[in-house]
Amino acid sequence: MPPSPDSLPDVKARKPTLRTVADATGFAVTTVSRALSDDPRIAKSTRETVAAAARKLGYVPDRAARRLRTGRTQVLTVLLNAEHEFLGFTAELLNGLSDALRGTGYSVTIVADRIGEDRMEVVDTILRNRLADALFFTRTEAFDPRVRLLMETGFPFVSHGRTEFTTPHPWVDFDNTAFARAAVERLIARGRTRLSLILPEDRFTFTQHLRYGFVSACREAGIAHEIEPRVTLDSPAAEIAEAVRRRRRSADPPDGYVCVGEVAALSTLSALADTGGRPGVDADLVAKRASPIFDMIRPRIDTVFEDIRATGSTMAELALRRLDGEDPAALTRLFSPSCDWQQG
Amino acid sequence: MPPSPDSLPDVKARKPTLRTVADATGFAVTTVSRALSDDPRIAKSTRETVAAAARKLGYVPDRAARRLRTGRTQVLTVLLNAEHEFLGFTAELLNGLSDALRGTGYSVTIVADRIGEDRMEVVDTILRNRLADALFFTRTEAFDPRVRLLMETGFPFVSHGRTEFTTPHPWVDFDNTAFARAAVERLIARGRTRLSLILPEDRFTFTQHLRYGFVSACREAGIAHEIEPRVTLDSPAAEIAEAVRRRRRSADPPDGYVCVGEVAALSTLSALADTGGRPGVDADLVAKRASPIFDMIRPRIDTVFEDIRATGSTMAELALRRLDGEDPAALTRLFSPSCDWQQG
DNA sequence: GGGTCTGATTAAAACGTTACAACACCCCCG
DNA sequence: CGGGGGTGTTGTAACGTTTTAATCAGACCC
Repeated sequence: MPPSPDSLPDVKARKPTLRTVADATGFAVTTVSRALSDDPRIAKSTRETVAAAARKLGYVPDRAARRLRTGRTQVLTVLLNAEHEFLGFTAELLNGLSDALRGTGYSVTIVADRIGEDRMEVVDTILRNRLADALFFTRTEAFDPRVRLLMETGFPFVSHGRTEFTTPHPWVDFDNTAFARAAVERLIARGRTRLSLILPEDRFTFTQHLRYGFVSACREAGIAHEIEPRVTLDSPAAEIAEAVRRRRRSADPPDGYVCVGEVAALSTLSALADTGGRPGVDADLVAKRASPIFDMIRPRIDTVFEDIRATGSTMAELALRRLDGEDPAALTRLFSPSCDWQQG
Repeated sequence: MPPSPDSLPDVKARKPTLRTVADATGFAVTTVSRALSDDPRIAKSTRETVAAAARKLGYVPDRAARRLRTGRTQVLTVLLNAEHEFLGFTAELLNGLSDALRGTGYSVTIVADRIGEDRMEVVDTILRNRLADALFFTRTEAFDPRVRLLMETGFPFVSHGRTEFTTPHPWVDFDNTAFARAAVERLIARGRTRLSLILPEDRFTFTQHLRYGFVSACREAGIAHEIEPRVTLDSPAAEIAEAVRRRRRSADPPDGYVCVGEVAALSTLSALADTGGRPGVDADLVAKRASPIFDMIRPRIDTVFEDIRATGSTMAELALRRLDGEDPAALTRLFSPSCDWQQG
């Protein structure tokens, strides 16, 4: 039977509270509370009785009440970038996070992290108003002001990407130096002699890692290389394509491209096509990917996989351990690239 | 000065509460509470004094306390699909939602909605434990059990996609019938004579809309058409590609493909390439897209844009109006396709 | 001068939980 | 027999709101 259109949720059977369980078992509310949190001060037998009754009654603690009392929110918040170098980044990261958090009682909230605006403001409100127990964010900077503030206030967080602060903090990262080196080696192995790279903005830590891997691998091999000066990884796809086209039409164009992400790779491929270049013939690409999209691109190109879903799960796991009081210095995880070279 | 590694957040200056504002203004807590909610029972002058003091002190109401007292959570929850036909679906939708919700005091939480498992269970826990004030979800079915349950209990929600229930409810949808018709017309205009379509699973409402638009447009034009029987839109990309390849190698293969999403379109393109077909020459595609990815695919193909970010904002807006008590029957919005045909 | 009415404010209770301090009770020791 | 130390349990008070019912000062009326 459909409800009247504007009715609010019914208050069917009243939700069971500690009180309900206490009345059912004959113990006091305090005892029930302690029993359910497995407090050793409560007799083993009592704990079992209470647990059984709670299960039978379908008791589940009220988040608001607990939060009001303890100050802990049971909420973990992700600062969400509008754009990313990977197409499915957000979906993968969030799925990874919620996989790892399922059944823990923590919930994930998202808050938009517009790059144009002050990145600190949103962190600030979360801290001031105690809106979460921990924070996750990506695109970490070498001396990220968010990290600085969070460390100063002792607020738990896990960053995607390292920093250069001396105080340790939890992070999860991908070995972008290893990726860049592997990409360079692969392109050299395919006979390429002039390599090109489009970097993210300088302030991000992973920019430095990428640059180091790319430049040092090229130098060691004594091979010509260049970093595209006109655009960054976050430039609009059309601008990236335009920059690559321009360079293709000038003297000594590159014949090997290291692409840090799907958007850059597709833009480069389109620029190649627009200037009459054939991938695999006139130039080669190695792209970092996070989705299966390159399985569908012809001709197939060499890729290196960054597992964003695993990144998400790991970030969640580290956050939980941080909230459990573990030493932050131990809560780090570096993912290695897994290469996927095409034959021939 | 860095804190000891395992310290929890400092309790610096205590957060201002109603009490703080009351003491500062000389009014009682109740008065302050009422004044801040602009209760007409409070004198205008008092309201102004209190508002000024609250602003100066940086008072912001405690979510947990308010939630405990009122039962309203100030939380809107999105049921998140792991996969989607669009690459950037999740990111776009969430950004749209949080755009529209910024400054409203509502926060967005996400919860994974694994297709393999019981879709109802997660809704059930949200209802039972009052974990949110409203729900958003996608991939709506014709007689979606979630919609049924939510309508029965009067719980606010906005679905992405319509249903066939007679009781009205808030929804946002894309006109997939119009999309399919437009795609068919476009392919016919390019001289194609045998059209093919890959549909989502039957249970989704939009499957019926797509089928109707496709079939009726083809019939009206008296043109040969088929619906790929072996795979659905949600089949793994590799299977979709394999199905298209198989069909390409059999008798009378299609020369026009209507692709309901980026994954299907790229899979079809790859299958075309693998079987020696050239898009634009041996066959044409019209793809529904939500990201700029097709700007980078060569040769360029015809696309129809579904604005997922606007979908997200609209869903949020409708939810707020629903929570405001507006008539659900009025809270619907159908987005029209915007076609983007290539020249020639 | 007593009664009713209106407008503005307030005290007290409640939401469901956890922390603190206290309380019984029993056993054992001097 | 008085006291010390467990062990297990409990009443009370808070956390910061909103709601219900009450209070209070005037004003107005007869």
